[in-house]
Amino acid sequence: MTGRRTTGASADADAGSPGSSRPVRTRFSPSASGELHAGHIRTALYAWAWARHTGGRFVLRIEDADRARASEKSVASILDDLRWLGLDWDEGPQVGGDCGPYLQSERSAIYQEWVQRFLAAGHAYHCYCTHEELEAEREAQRSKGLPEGYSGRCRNLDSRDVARFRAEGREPVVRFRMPPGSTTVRDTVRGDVVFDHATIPDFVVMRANGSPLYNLTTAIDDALMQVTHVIRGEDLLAATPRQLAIRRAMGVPADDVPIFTHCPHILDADGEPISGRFGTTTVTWFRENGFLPEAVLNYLALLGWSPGDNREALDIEEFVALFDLRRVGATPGRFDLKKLEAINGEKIRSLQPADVADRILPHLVAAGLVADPPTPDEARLVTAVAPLIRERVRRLTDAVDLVSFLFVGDDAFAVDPEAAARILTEDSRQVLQAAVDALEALQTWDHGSIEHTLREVLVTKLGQKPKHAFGPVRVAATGRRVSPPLFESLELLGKERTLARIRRALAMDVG
RNA sequence: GCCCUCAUCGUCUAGCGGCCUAGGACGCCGCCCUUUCAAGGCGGUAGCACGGGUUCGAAUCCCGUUGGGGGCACCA
Repeated sequence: MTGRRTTGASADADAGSPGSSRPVRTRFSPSASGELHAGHIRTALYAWAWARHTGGRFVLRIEDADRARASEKSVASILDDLRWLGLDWDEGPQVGGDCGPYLQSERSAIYQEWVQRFLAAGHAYHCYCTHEELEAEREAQRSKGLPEGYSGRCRNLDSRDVARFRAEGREPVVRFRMPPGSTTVRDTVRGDVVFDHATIPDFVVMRANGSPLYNLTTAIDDALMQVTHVIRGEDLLAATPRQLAIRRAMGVPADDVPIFTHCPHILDADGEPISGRFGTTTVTWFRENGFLPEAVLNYLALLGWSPGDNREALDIEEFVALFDLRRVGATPGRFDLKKLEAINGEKIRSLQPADVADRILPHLVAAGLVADPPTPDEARLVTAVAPLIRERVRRLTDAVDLVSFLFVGDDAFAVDPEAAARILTEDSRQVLQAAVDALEALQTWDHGSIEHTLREVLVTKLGQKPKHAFGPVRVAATGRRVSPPLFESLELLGKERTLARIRRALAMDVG
């Protein structure tokens, strides 16, 4: 096997072969604030796929240690979203596991205990600086063109200083004492990245009120949960040396370090990093706008990774088989809705018709076309129309406009004015009248008979080109210039409704 | 400002020193098929950011420039 990178961060090395025989454990650890968006989905997918590819385990951990930001609702939606995507976890909320609990909000005692140990061992210390003092410090550094960061002035306080601060009523935070030296992060995307600790100030790991901060919780949890591969956004690359420093302070052997994969961010169409804030690219948005989870996954899999050959249409099993962390690219990718839609259309076309019906149904319900639950008649129509539209939709929601003519009541049915102006002209009256007469006499109402009759009468006898023969009928019966195949549509509409609609069109004041 | 990092068609990518006159996909354009729209088939458009090296040979290696992204919190 040819390694893409030679810099040492070999994903496979820890996937089973030399050195470590530890089983692969990946994790997805979203914060319980806000919704999952494309960036989350992709890192979750990669982490999940790597675990599946290697026969390892995929751990879900919820980062909700910050009570002020986290919400139960958010936790529920994360679990929901992952389920919808089909990314199942082997350990985590609702499924348990040996390394739980998997909600950070339930792990306070663990964090407290480690902080006490760090304090006792000198890996951490109390800092009494106020926000104002720290801000002033940063301001001074800024004005001198120095790198900003905590100076470390509470590193070596004596008991007199402490007594004085306490007397002033100050409550200390806990800072981690960044040791001298440097850290090399082994990253499958960047290779080995070296960070000089001189550029990393001592950082706060616990607030005065005892609430633990991100770097602390993540480092402790990744160590305790025996995570072997950390796959996350590149914004966390710079935080990695801190987390590794904490890991070492915990006494984890220096050679027991996870392999990192810091995925570049996903950019929106304007080239700006996406966030859940604008709503598009969130799981909810994908779901509500007619995207299949398998399409979202396939598209996102390709955004920043490729199998190396020219294959793109992958089902999830193929992706798992092909996926390799070392082939995750380093360049930020733009989110391309057109490409997603193309893949989505492809996935829809590969579905069984019955499956298409099941998947479009919720969208028809949401559009108010179909009752919830659908009547037997509606269910029959949805099933019957599904194969007709399967090749015509890029999103499931496209089905709404395509099939609405079958479900709207007679009172609500209306011919699109633009279509009427273009197609239902004075010239088309003859066509429509002939169609009504012929269809009325038709005994057998199926698309074959309908087609045969209309061809006979409109094309052969009237001498119309097919386009001009069927166009007016289509507009009259469906109300639109674009519809599913005409004869099948008329069959589903039924003789009575078809005739009524054409007569209604004839009565329209056109011209 | 300081630290880290990235750079192939409009977009996602293949490319690992000669298979590159740079391949594929989406998009876009044209043609075919055709009852509309799709789907399908065929064809086309378009790219190695720039400047220096190294080398017989560079999209591939090195340096610099430019441009982008990330980080420098009692957020994650």
